[in-house]
Amino acid sequence: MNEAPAVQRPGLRERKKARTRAAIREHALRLFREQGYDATTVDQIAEAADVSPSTFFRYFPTKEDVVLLDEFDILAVGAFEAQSADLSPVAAFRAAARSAFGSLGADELARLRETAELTLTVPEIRARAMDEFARTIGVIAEAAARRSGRDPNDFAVRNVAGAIVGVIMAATMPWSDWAEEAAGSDMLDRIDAALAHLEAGLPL
Amino acid sequence: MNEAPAVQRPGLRERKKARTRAAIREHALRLFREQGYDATTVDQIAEAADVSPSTFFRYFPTKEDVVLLDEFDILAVGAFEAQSADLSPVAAFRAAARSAFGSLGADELARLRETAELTLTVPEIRARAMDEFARTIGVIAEAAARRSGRDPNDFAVRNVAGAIVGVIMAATMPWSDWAEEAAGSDMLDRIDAALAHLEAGLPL
DNA sequence: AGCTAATTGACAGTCACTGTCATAAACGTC
DNA sequence: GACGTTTATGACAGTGACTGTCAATTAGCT
Repeated sequence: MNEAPAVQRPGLRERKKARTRAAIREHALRLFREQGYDATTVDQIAEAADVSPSTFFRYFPTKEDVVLLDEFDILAVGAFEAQSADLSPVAAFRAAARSAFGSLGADELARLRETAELTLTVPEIRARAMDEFARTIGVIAEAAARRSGRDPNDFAVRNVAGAIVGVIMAATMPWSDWAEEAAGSDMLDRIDAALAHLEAGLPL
Repeated sequence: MNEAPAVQRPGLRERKKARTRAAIREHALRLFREQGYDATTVDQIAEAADVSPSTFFRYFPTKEDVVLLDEFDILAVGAFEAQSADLSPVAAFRAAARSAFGSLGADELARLRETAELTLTVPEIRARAMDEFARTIGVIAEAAARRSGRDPNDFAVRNVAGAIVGVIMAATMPWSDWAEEAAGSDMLDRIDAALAHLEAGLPL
């Protein structure tokens, strides 16, 4: 499937694909913003993006996946493994998160916030995002295992990863009246504070 | 599985309702076991339980909700608040979980395991369960706040709750080759070990 | 027995999602 | 430029979860 093309080729086909994908996502997010998630049908998105409904599902397996395109954990994991080995896993992850967030451009940050908003708001997407969180535990555990030279299936390693994801969940989830307060403070700052708190041993 | 049996009124109507509900859930779980979750349609469940498909949705808003009937966290929260106040939140929750699990009968434990199995196996249900986990964070946070006399919206309180849920997730989620090993060891023991590890400060 | 409110079933409809098949565009090759 | 191959696409039909409405039955109360 690869190898054949020259080392560097934008590829006309892939450029069209990327453009189609971007168009679908863009119009979808716009429609979600304008009419709400549930009120927007896949057919509407397809029509707005000027593709057939079939094509929509070729680019995104489900309607929710238009929103759930994190790719961010990969970024974080890379930074995670780059941290010095004498840091505790939680401290290393915290530093990695700061670094990864810092490397994002303003537009990427904006999109991240918009998708995060939808992720936390729409129950359907939120549920799926949790599943992604579970997957993220595995990714973090693997990285932590590589960093410490332990087995990726080691119970303690997975437990640390679970705790990390857990406090991130707690820091990003909207709560009753907390929601407005959360909108004020910065999500990334809250994540950092949560990791710091975990790092300190969760003192009350 | 005793509702409010004889406060003053069993209520013939409510007894029928409870029986219908139980019949639907029972047949649904059996069919899931026999044919798998996806291969089982709501119509099949309805027919097996001898009700109309409409009635199914009157008892369970979604197909997934047949499985997702935890009610357990309520039990745990009760035990949680009963723990002595000098224990750390994590230690108190751990003791509460042990106590709550211990109070379950053999049949309740069996159903708990069966639903847990489905919850961890079927992606659709697993995602929803994660949403339940998020809700559980809130419940635990409220209980912890009451126990320590703090604000339920306190950041640290919520963070502790998040960490607890996180390690429970890590301990119960099936991973690649871990799955078989997990099937061997006891889920409740793993949860207890995870809480102990968190209580000890997540040493690697 | 008679009245009221709840429970139910039948029915039609929406929408996410899947599969198949034919067309057309893009790629590599001569 | 003509050729086969691969790939993206659209039209279409179908499944199944879920929603709404309406009429018939049934429990509950007087």
